[in-house]
Amino acid sequence: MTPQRRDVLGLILTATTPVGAYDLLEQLKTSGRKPAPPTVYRALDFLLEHGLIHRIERLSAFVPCTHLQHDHTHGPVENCLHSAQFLICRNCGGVTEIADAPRVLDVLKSICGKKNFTMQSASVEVEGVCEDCARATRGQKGPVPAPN
Amino acid sequence: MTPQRRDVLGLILTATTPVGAYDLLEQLKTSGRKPAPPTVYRALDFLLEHGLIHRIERLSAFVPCTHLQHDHTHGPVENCLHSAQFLICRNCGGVTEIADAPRVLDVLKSICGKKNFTMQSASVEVEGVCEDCARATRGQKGPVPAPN
DNA sequence: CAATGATATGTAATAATATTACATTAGTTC
DNA sequence: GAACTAATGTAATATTATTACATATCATTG
Repeated sequence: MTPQRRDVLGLILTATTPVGAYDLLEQLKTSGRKPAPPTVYRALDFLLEHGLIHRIERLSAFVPCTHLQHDHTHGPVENCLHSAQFLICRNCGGVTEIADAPRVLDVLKSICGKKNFTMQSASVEVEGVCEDCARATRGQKGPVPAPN
Repeated sequence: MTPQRRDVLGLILTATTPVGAYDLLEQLKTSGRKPAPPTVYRALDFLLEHGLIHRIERLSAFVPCTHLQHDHTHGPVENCLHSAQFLICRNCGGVTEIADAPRVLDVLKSICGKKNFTMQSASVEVEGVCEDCARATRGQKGPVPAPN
């Protein structure tokens, strides 16, 4: 863990919503150094490999892992490494990592087992409207938009 | 459904692996017209909205929906619309849409219910090695790579 | 038929995200 | 200190996606 990587992790930890690589790049520029894209992507790769952050595929952006466990460097998929589940709010942009992920993973593992598919990583991303935003919106602009 | 859209759908249906937007663009060029990116993205948007194709987020590429049902234009999430589950093989690039998706969706729905999260769409992407590739590789280059 | 409006497409430019290739630096080990 | 490794710097470029505005197509209707 180097200063660069710590800085990137810090920025991701501080943010309230997922952060894009080029957002990070901008923010790093204000701190003396003059980083280029590879600098950021290398740091992100490192943090991803060590399970400290996750990439939200639908947003091309990054969030901290909120389910840090024992040893993230050697665990299989079951230990949350390279596998995560998220609720993404379209309204506020907030992302929640799902806590009872084992239930989801169990189903996926069973499916993969039947098909003899070797699972190496998995991502589950649910998009919709979070409780707070639904409440805040209710009665104002009408009901929460129906699934389209 | 216009000729443009039919062409794009045809190309995606024909391919054996997910197709990128710019691949489609190249292929369309060979057919008289001179399409630009918006042409392709518009066709893709239409096909996505009507549930005829899916986007694989991890690959920024598109596959046909293999679970076409009754009416794709008005169904909620449960009817596979805007919601899909995939097994992605890192070796051959093949993508399989999971058939017993209801089990996965049920778990997700239950989680969202508990959190009062309104689900509008969901994607599940499992990356690993498919049965055929695992068999083909076995004994040659050693065992299938362990989860990293 | 002309005017309208809705849908689809054409076109040019640009934005946003990500990677390649190669040079340099800083520690460690022998 | 030479050789090796890991990390970083730097420039250029590749890939994916969107914006803004112009044009066409076609059904409807006044």
